[in-house]
Amino acid sequence: MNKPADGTRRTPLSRERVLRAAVAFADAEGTDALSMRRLAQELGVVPMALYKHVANKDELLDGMVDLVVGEIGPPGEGGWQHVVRERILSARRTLRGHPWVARVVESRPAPTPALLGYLDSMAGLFRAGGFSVDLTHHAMHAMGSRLLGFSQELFDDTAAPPDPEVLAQLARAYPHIAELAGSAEHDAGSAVGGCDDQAEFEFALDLLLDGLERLRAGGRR
Amino acid sequence: MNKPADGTRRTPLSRERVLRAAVAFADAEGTDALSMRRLAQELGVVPMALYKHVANKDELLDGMVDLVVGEIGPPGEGGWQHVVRERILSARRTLRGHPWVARVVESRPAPTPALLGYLDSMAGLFRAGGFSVDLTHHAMHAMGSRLLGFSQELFDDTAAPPDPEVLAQLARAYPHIAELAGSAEHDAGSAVGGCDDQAEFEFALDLLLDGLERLRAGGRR
DNA sequence: ACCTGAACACCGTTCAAGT
DNA sequence: ACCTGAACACCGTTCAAGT
Repeated sequence: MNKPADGTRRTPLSRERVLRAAVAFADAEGTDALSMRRLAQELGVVPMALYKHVANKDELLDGMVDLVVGEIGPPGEGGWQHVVRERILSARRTLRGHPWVARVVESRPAPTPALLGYLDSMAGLFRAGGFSVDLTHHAMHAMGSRLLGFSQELFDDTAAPPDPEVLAQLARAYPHIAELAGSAEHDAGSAVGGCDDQAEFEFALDLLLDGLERLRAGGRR
Repeated sequence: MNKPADGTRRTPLSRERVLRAAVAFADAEGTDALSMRRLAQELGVVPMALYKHVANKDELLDGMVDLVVGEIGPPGEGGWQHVVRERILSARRTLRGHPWVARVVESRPAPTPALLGYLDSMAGLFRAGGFSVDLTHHAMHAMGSRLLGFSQELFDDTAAPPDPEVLAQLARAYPHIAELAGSAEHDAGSAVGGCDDQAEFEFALDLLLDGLERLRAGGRR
């Protein structure tokens, strides 16, 4: 299995190659479909061969997160609010093609090195911008997973809406939500029911950053 | 298996009983440990018996969420900001004993009826408080999963800190995070490294609600 | 008609046997 | 010493056989 029919050796496995293949697989098929066995198959390798490069599946997931988070670029220059805002939007762009990262990060008990590095850098941006240690602490918690550009929605509303009859029934049962779904903002996004995720993300982001700037300027400890 | 040794019939299975047992099991052992087979065993029943009350595991999870979310009390009375704030804190208290709800809700593609009802009610509170349809829409997205009282942290920092040597090494690698971990706010919570989750949640909540009130008062469409 | 044991197609991971 | 096939202890769910 290690030697293809033509006799040439396959490119040997490495931790890097395993992680890259896992990321590509998760991008294409989602993390639910990702199993050690499927991944091994994808790499043309016996399942047990993976265990020489990752201790177990949890370490595989950590490695995948670390790989992707490590690709987020460094911060730019300017006032703290501009720099923080742009860095977060940059992280969001980096993670855009890897929608599984949010769920995996939030399901892991401890942060990976790349994630710690990113968070440390973000905390440094607040401090450099004149935030006290305590306010920086509050700011980091208040931003939470939004620091990585996660939307923090309660559910994935990108799914196709059900047929009109069911929709009408839902509108009757949940009038206020129906009212929101019918608003102009929604139609701008895509089909009925779809929202402009990016606009909503930036709205919430600015709400938080503006609030934090007010506290900073007010000299809150 | 349906008849115990003493010949008395077991209390018959019902959807309600299945869901309550599943919630209790998840509370005690977590959703990772929850399987159809383990749950059946817990109920003294053959695995297939569950499938008469729930179509599959996804429907079981939806039912569990619905059961718990349905226990959130109705809103109180007063100004919009007070009512919204108290309702969210009430939801947070209700979900406090069911830490698995956050992950399950966010992993399901569609909201359950009880969740839709709760969200509809929350949207109604904004509208009644003088929010335009569009601002209500933005507000709902900006709050996101915080509407249910979820902390939205990037990882679970309640885990025990590692030994002092590793900690010192981490502090050197991530100086800004070390600075935050050493702040007085942290020590107030619990042991070193632990935070006062509730205080941080309320800080972020008020940051958002104050920002929204400013927009509402400013007459933003 | 109802119930359920066995079976199917999977998992992550261990371990001993083979080279 | 290295590699790996078989095995172990699980999954969710189907299905046919038994009552």
